[in-house]
Amino acid sequence: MTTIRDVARAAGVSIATVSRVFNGNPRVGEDTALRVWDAAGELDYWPNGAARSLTTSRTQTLGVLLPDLYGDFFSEVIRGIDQAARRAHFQILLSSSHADPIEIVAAARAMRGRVDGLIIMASDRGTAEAVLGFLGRQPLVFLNPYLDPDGCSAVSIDNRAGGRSAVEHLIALGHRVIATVRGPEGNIDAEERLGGYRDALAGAGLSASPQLELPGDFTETAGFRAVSGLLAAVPRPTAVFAANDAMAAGLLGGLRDAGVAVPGEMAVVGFDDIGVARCLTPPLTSVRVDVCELGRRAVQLLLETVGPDGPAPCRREVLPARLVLRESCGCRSRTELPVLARGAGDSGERDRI
Amino acid sequence: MTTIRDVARAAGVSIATVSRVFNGNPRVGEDTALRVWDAAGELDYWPNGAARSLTTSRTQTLGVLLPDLYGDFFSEVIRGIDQAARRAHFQILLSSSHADPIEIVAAARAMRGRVDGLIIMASDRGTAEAVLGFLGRQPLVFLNPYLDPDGCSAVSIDNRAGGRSAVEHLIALGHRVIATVRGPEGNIDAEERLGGYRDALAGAGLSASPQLELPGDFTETAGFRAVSGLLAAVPRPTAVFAANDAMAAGLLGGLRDAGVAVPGEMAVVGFDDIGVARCLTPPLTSVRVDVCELGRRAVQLLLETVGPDGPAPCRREVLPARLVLRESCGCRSRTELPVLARGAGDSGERDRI
DNA sequence: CAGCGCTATGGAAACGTTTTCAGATGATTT
DNA sequence: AAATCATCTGAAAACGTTTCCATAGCGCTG
Repeated sequence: MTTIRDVARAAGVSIATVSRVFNGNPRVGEDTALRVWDAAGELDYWPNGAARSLTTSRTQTLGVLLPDLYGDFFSEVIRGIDQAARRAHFQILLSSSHADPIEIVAAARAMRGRVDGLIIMASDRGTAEAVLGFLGRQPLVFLNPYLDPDGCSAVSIDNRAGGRSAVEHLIALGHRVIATVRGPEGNIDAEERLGGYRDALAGAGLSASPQLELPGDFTETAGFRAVSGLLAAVPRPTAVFAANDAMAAGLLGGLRDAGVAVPGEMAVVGFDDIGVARCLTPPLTSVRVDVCELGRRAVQLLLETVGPDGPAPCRREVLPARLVLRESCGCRSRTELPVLARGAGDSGERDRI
Repeated sequence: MTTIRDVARAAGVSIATVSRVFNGNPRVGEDTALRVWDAAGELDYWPNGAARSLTTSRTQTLGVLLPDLYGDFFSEVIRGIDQAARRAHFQILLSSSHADPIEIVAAARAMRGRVDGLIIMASDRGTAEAVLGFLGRQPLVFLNPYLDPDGCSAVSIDNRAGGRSAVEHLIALGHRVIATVRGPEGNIDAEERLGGYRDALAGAGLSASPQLELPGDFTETAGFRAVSGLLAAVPRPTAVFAANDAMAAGLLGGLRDAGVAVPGEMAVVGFDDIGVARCLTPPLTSVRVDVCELGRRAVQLLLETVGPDGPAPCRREVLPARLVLRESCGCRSRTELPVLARGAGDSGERDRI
């Protein structure tokens, strides 16, 4: 690997000058700079990142710790993070599959000296606090923490309000027995969405019941499996709120196989508004969340505290979740819709606005 | 930030000893090691990664360059990469949205000194070769290159065979006019799948036609939009092969809205076999690809060349693509299937085996 | 022409590690 | 008691940069 010294020798200058050229320092003669660029090009030289960050103690890199990488949700978060990061000329050091605080802390340690700050998604309750105890000193931003952590920024999704609005909509449509398919035990998003479901029921004076809260794990299969429990409940529910769209899709598949009409016999609402939601039969009513934006905001917050202006005060942001109405909830019958607009034209974007 | 010197002072030893302790060097007295661990714990010390890689010239990090991060495909690739990497105690430095070779090379340069090797996904034809010209010296693995690049490993998906098997199946079912919805212009996967489509037609003595090759860009919306072209073609096709499942889902949605029965009036086959494929109506026949494995293999190949055994000879791997039959192609009618097995039980996994 | 300020450049000291080499200590052998 | 040896530890030299400080050259001003 060629070093700055090789380039200096080839260009007949000192290493200080080469360094200046590569850092855009204007106090270098034009012809000298040209000679340096030539030599560097010839030797295929580029400054060594590790050495550079050792002296400057800046890395142009953000560490990202996620509990998992499976599914649309994480992929969108990363996409948002990457977008915002590359705009600021930062790179991303990624590590996932961190179940508990101990693993997170270990991974964060391993990143020491390689990152300027950390974005940590703590999907289980209490994780953020535990992690913060160990990692308190460095700049970090939490994604979707259970509570507002002290002394650091966080950005989260208003899962609770989203869940509530979905179920309130079902109630407004006249449903009185409404089931839900839960997310994984201990998962914050899942618990918050469940909380929104319960809030809505309570708000309407409807009673919650364990047999209406079916277990799930955010996979399509869980949705499929939930159908039997759904149909076995007494009294039988007329609507169901799935904690995410993958499970809602599973529900639709399972209900179709079981011969239950949607929304006629069973209204279905999901959460996330994934791309294929409008391609399902019937098109899935879902709670839209801009997950990509979640990632972008996290980066933004982190860069604020990392930035040259010194650490900004920590902030807390909450992203809204909005109900997107389609046919699976029963509030719009398909025939009411202008057929042409849903055809091959721009209908695809219509409910995306 | 506390350094090795602080720990050495606190523990009353030299920095060499502290370094030995943290690297598991056995030639350190037990009580000394204990004192060092204590001091390190007290001061919350962990070795600085940048400094470490500067001396050892190893980073325990793999660079990953992708053209994009949108959709199931990339998210699965990254998941596979992350899985294999963390098993080998490597981290991932990620950078995406690289449209052309120039950007890729720039991003790769910026990673110099921070990674031990690179995994590059060059989704456009010719990109791999162009990149290789600039980055030839360092260890790298290509994902899905257009041609086998010289002098480096690559792993790819057998898109062509997958596309061919899908269309051959439709032909075997008696279809004679078969359309396709293409992926993005210039995209390798898209072109290969299209190639498979044409191979199958040619193999059966059927003629290809531009009006049967509808444009698309791998999004659901593209599938929706393709419906009008599909129905306008003369003679009207009785089957369509979509270059990915997102577009196939869009097709199903659009065909449903247009009142065209699937598979009765129009058989549909997709590619990727995403999770919701079996939740669509009708369940989507698709070509299964283990994208996660693609990522895992790439890491494996890269670690072979990076590893302590010195650079292994470069290898080329091709992952198979297998047709998964469901109802949208018309070869299985829903009523023929055992209803119970497709109910709430294990049916979800049935066609996943 | 002395003195001054400005610009372009070089020398050298950091940055925080790992690792080689040598030395100290104490135990064992002759 | 001297010699050998094994074990543990420390001093110091890398690794490839950035950046502070010094200085050489040069055109002005007075």
